Amino acid sequence: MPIPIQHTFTYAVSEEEANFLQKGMRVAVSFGKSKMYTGLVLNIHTNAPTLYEAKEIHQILDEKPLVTARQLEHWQWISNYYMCALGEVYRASLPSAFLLESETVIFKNDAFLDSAVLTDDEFLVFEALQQQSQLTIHQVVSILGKKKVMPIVNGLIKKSAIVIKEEIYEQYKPKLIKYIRLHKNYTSDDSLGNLLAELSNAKKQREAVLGFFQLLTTKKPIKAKDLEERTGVSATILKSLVTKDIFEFYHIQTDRVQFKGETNDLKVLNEFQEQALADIKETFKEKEVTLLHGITSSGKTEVYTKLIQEVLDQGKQVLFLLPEIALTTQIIVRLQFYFGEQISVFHSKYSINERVEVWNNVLENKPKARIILGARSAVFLPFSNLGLIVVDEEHETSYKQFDPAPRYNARDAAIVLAKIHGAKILLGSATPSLETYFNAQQNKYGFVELNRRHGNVQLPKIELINVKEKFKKKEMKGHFSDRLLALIQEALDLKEQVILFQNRRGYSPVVECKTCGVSPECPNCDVTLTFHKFKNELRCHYCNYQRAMPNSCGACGSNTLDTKGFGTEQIELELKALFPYFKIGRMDLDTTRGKHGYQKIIGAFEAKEIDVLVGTQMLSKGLDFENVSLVGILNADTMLNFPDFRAHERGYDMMVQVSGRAGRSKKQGHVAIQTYNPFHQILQQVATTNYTEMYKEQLQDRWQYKYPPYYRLIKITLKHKDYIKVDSGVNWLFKALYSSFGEHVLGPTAPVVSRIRNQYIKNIVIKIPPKQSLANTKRQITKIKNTFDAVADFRPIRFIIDVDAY
DNA sequence: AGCACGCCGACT
DNA sequence: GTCGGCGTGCTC
Repeated sequence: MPIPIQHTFTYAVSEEEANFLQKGMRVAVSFGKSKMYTGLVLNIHTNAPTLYEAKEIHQILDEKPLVTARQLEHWQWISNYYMCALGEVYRASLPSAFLLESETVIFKNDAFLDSAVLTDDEFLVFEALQQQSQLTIHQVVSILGKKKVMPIVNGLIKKSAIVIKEEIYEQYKPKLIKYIRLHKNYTSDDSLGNLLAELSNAKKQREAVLGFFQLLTTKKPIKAKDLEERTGVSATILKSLVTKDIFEFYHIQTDRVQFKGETNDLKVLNEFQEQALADIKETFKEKEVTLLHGITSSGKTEVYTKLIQEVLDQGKQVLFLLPEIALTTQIIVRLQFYFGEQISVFHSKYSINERVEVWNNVLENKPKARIILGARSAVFLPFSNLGLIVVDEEHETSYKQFDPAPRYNARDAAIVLAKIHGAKILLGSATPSLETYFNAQQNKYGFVELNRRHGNVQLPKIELINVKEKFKKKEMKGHFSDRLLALIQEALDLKEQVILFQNRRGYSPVVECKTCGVSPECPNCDVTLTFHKFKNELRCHYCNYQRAMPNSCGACGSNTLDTKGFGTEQIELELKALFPYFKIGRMDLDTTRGKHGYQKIIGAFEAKEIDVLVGTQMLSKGLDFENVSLVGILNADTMLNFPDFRAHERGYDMMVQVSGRAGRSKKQGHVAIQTYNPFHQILQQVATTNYTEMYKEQLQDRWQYKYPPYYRLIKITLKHKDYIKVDSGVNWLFKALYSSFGEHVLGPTAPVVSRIRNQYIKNIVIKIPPKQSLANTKRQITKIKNTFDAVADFRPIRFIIDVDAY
């Protein structure tokens, strides 16, 4: 069942049904008192349960399995490894259109006449049914204006005024395209004359018919839309021709997403890429997994494409994973340039209908789904003969799902998936995650390097600017040092473009009262509200609470509220004042809302309609801009100073990735990094792009402080709206875990934001030493969790387990 | 998870 | 009195 329950459930089927059913088919089953769910067949057997009577299934929903045996094996692994229910994986995997749920629908009983026996509420519902043939429970709720509606509905049933039914709706609607053809009365040529004569005094209809014959000479199936466009005739005219039995409509099912355009031959690789390709193939002889460490702009994509082509030639499928936000960008276009319609894209901005189509195409191994380009959830697709998985930007944290279970890392899940399929997997990055690089160094993964930039463009020149000194010497204008401003001016004078980077973590324009120092806080969460100048309101980024910007301080009443801190918005305004003759653009979560918001800004920047683009880290993901010669990082320190063992690694990644945006064509680019501490080792390593040194140094820290890749981490989070409850729960839990794992249990700690949506949060982290069995540890944790849940007082506390919580 | 049932405090 | 809140138990 697609619900977070550990158990599976047994249903009864007839022999006939048993013969038809296969593992991986969906069945509609009643579950609990009234609900219907879409169950998935995991096993078919003849062991009738003894302790309860199995219910019969309601209906078989599929002709053939929708989920493959390999997928089930993969789900099982995810459920075990990430400690979640199989049902949660099931729910996350299937496009929601496949998961039908029932809704109770109420019908009136026509034989019922004696409305006098009804109570007032019952009568209201009954009366509504005179107007409308059926009502959902939801509608009844709004009719009666109260929450508890079932007693009334039950009363009506008892008085046999109504009947209820559980209805399931098929959510997926195939997209049909309307075509038009001549009615069979008019196929022969001689009747055409009659036809036109018949319509002699219907000018528009004549035009339509003539237009139809014109189109007929060029192509065979004629879309109704095309005919309307060609002749300028309206849909009504066509309809009246259909009613006259002159034309008829027919429909053909079609896919929503279709690639139109030319495909091109693969680019010829340069000698370094060629070498890398050969090396990868060599490592694949022995290893399942290979890491391709290629510096920014080294042309990893071209290497991928060659490899993909070879796998396609063997008739196998390819999965290409990308971080979510990189998917809306150029890489799709680039891959389609070569592979055209063999590519299907799969990610969260697609509608449920579009996802169903991709699913089906993959399942049926259709030619148009040979290559799947997708975000993390694409690892759940029903591949039948996967030959290769590419995980681009392997280090990206967005491969890890954090909130609803399954809390999986798509990169790791992909490695397991590849193993199940006997496929190879290539992890690519300019800044590999320490874990992956470590695995490569340990010879667990193959390792290939590509350290020459495309077209031999030099790596950008990286310059650290000491802001502390600049402040002292009064050489700062707002958030800009004189040096950075000079560089911007220089670039703009040469008609080159500039990217300025402001990390999200530093983004928190907080409002503060200058008199009493108090900042307005969110009533539901333990955070100060963020000021949004554009709408002049205060907003909470955790629960979406918002309110208008107050005029006076809520604490002391004085009207000395001031905005401090600096976000992209403020940077943008400062820039506009400093460079009034240039176009400044901004890209962050607020300006990229909507399906095409992102594309619009990128497009404008590519078209050089924007000279300076200010943005958050979303700017660093897989974007190539020819004309950018300068990249500025406004405050590097915010990237390094946050409490996470990966802060330094991530800071390095981010800065190197952003720097990679500079000078991607001919000229050497320039990167300016403003910082209070230019001697920070990470900044020095960024300045020299010395990944190995960063790796070695970080690895030492990881060993010393017992972090991955040496130690594994499992994080447990408790949530409840009563602080005392969470606190006593977490203390109990800590003791229990401590007695099992001793000093390797850390905590309990309150997270930075200790209350979200009125829920108090506490964390415990368990570190698992290299030699300790992961499976045993998890078993132990499960045991402790069960004991925890057995305590009545703790039961209402939400208990969240996150394996590899990083 | 989602739902029913049962118990309890807060209102017309 | 009833309405809605919340804890508890169960789902084949």
